[in-house]
Amino acid sequence: MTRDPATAAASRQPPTMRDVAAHAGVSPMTVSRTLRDEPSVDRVLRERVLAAVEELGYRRNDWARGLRGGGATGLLGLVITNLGNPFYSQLATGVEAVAAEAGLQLLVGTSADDVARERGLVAGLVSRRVEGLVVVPAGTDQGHLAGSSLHGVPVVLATSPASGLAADAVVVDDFGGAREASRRLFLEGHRRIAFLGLSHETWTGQERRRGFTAGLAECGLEVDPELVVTTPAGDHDADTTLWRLMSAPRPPTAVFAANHRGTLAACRWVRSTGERLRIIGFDDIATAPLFAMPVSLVGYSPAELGRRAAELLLERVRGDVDDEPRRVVVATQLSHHGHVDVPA
Amino acid sequence: MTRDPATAAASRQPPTMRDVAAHAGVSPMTVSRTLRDEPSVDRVLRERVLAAVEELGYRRNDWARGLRGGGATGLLGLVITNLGNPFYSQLATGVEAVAAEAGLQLLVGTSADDVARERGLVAGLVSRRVEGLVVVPAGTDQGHLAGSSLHGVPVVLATSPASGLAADAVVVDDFGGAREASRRLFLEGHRRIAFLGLSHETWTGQERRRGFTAGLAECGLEVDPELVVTTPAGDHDADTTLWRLMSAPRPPTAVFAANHRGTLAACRWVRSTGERLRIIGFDDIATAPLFAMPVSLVGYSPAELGRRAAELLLERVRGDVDDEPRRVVVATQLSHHGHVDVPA
DNA sequence: CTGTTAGCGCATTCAC
DNA sequence: GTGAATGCGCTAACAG
Repeated sequence: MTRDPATAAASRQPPTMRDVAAHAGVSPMTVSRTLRDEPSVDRVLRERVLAAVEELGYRRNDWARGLRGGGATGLLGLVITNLGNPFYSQLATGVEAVAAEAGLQLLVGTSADDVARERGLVAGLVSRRVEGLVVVPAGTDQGHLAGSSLHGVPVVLATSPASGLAADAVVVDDFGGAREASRRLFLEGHRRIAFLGLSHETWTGQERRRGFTAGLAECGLEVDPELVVTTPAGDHDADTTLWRLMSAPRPPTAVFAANHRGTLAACRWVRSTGERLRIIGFDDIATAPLFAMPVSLVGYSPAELGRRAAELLLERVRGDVDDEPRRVVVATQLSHHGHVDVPA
Repeated sequence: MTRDPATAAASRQPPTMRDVAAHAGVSPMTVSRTLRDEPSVDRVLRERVLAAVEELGYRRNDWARGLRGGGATGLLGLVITNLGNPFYSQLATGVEAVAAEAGLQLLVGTSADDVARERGLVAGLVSRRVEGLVVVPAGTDQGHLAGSSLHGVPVVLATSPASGLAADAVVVDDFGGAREASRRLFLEGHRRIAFLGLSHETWTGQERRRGFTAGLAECGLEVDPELVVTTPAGDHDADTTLWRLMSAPRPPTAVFAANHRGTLAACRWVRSTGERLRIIGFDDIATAPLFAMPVSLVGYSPAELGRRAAELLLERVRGDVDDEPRRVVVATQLSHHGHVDVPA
């Protein structure tokens, strides 16, 4: 390996096909064909080209390639609210797995639940010519994803259906899961059952509340409005909310938490007071079997959510499906941890 | 084939600057300047251009832009072993945050701990002209990241230092954290202390074992080789290993688990047998305060790991740092959950 | 089987 | 202040 300054300075710029061609004593086209495994290249030249590629450490520039070849970038965009949240990161895993299998790379951005940031991310991804987009929407309306701004880039929504926009969506059976949970609590004998929701009402949150109410209605129980509370964003605030709920004149004997944050707050309350409170929560918690208190959980597979979304997206990218928006619903299952009362 | 505006509007192909220019009655250069906020553009033309952009829903093609403009792709690559693992996804969050702040997009790929896949991913990312690379390495040797194959694309390793390669690295204080844990167990009075490691010995695993041994050596205690065991990949296998360990003639009274998987296996053993066993584990577990048994954990911030890695990388990308490889060590802190014996 | 020409969408350079 | 050439790295389409 020569290491003289001139060579080092020159190699700061990656080599081009022309460099390889010159090195191998052929035309750039022969290099191009060789690298694309066209069978029509002579064995001898082919070897010379590959040797030159090896020696220069050449890597074909995929962007220049796509520019000429019709714009295929091999890119899929994923816009997610928060990668640090295990549910979303597992969803990302599912998307990535399907993308990788199709030979596509994932371009990821996080919106931090901010619609403005989401809009900016989507614009950036479109500028980078992604071939499709999986979006876990931040707000309740996705109108900004419609219109010509996407220029035909297909979009699939995850965790929430399209609102103000005709697009495919993959959602959890939020209604059904919550309904099953509240029915279960009734069958166990509970009559004062609280609902622990989120202050920032998402589509998901609304569905879970609807399911909760419907489940009890089927059992002939009307929900006491005082038992329907929402918890602000912070963990500490959730604890305060729970404390207030349980200090009421007629506290609930059971609580259904609409998401994993609420479930943990309820568990902390039980932990710190030692009181009895039956808890069912939406979202799986991997370590629940180790908890000091019994808990039941409405679980689902976030990775499957991601996989299904990516699959729908790939069908759109390939164009082998008609325009009608589709919806996929991922099932939930109720699991029990610790000793749980058996319904009579 | 030339594109006249009418055809462009009807076609699925996104509009180009030429289309916008024609629509606004100016030259493509004026569009280019306007979109780059050059002040030298007349207000009137500027407005006309922006109107045309709006009307056509035009998005500048970032790849063509980079191709002409010196190759700046605005891309950072992240190769991670498994996005579904909360530690790595939080690490990804840290990288993404720093990248986003610098106006860069993240291209993510998962290696599934497979060196061959890692090599392929890196090659693909280099072909896509990422400006830098954060890699959570799969194997113990990263020789394949060296050589001219990267062509000057800077790399920063996370969770493990560079081996067979001169690159920056950000690591956890694995040695120090494990050392503190084993000393703590000794001070609490334990003399038969087990080490629960991983079968697939990573650099991280070795450091934690070294720290464990060193901590006890400082206390004058030699480690009984029978108490040093490794757990295979699966959760079920880990449980088997633990059961065997605890069924030995002289079982340990305390165990140090080298990672979160081992910690949970130990907790499950306590849960299912009801026996006493003092547990300290490496890696934080968010729900540990809710566990039925006391646990101490050696924690650190994966997000900070990611942030620091991205920061080092950006300095390299900007070239404002010399060649010498740097190493950043992220501190650990020991936390206690549930009732834990106080050292005499 | 191989090389030449032209152009993907944009920005640098230099005229006007 | 604006526009016309020219080329970034690569590859269809067409020669040879």
